[in-house]
Amino acid sequence: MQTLNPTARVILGMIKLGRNTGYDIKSLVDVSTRHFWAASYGQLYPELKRLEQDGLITGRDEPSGGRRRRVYELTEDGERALHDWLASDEKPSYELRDEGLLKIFFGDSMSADELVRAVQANRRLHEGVGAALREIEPHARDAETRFPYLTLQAGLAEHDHMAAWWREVEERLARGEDPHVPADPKEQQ
Amino acid sequence: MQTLNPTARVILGMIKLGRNTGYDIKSLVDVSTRHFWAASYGQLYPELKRLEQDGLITGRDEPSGGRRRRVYELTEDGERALHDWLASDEKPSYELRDEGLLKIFFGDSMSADELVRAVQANRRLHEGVGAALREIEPHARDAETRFPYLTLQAGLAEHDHMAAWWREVEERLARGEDPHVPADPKEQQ
DNA sequence: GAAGGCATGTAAATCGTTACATGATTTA
DNA sequence: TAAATCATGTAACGATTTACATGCCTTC
Repeated sequence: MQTLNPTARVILGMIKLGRNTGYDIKSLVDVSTRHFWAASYGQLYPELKRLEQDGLITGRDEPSGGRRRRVYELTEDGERALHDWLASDEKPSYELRDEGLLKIFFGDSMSADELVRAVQANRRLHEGVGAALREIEPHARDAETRFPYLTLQAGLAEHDHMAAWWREVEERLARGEDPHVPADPKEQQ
Repeated sequence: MQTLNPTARVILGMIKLGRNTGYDIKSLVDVSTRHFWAASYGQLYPELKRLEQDGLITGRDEPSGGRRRRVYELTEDGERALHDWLASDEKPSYELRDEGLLKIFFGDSMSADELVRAVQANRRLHEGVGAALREIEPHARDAETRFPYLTLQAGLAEHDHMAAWWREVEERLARGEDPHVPADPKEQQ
């Protein structure tokens, strides 16, 4: 059994959660995993076809009204593939591409003013993600599933923390202090 | 002026910092920006050629011993392009792909045991990044530039915080409690 | 009747990793 | 003399985004 490609992983999981059309999967991704796992139609639809060809899902046309619609469900092989992935002990992949941080890395080439703005942009970015998560929070809390809510809290913890961290750098900079933040207060004894 | 592609952004900045060969740039990336901005030879060398063709950098062959070596520097246009990017007010891009979090998202389909292991994997991932950063920490602290050190501290703050967060989830799970972590103690009043 | 949501898809371009290929110099 | 490090590159593949194209249904 081939290892599932990245898009296949979300798809199988989302179908298991009852999201059974490409559109439906995309809609849920956009309000739930987007901040740590995005997906576009350009990936989703071709991958749904491939998964069907490989026998991990089956689809049937089920128009609702005159609107065409293809509804998928997991096959036994699909269930197994999903479970094997979830239970696998392979070190899970983790990739971050943070342009704001890269700018700060090159901060020695910036003026004081430019720097402050770059720091502000980082603070705002994390505040923005936090605010977006807080908006979907009540909705996620009331779902029948429990773990999507946990990942939302993980996102909240991360982005709130980083927003606060950058806010502190911003303040030190504003006071003309060295931006080198000492270790996190919680970490110090 | 075309906007710089992602790889061009690191390259120009790194050349500005005095890293003047493809190999040299890659070496620094691997011990400094890798945890938030990676780059491979497969991107670097072709992009160096493109940047030279576009007149943002100039290269000259400067063998050291019998070893061939192409040394680059920024042109005026390159300086300007770098600076324009650094000073631009465009919202910086931020992308995360976290497989471990995705597994947790589907945690309702896992057994208690599988779940604990997935949570542990997340904790370990962040601990691992933290440990790697701590190893390069003394080296980064003593550099003549100040801001690379700040990005290292940002990474430390983030990964230490997330390691602690997952550790707490792990403990709650071990005690058979609901994994839903309440708001961060610092955030509560 | 217009706007917004439901629904599916493709093409092109871009971006990125991995594996391969090569060879010199330095250090243990 | 073997291993590590310096050094440059390409080809194939895989992953992802963006823009385009289409059309029905529901609600205002």
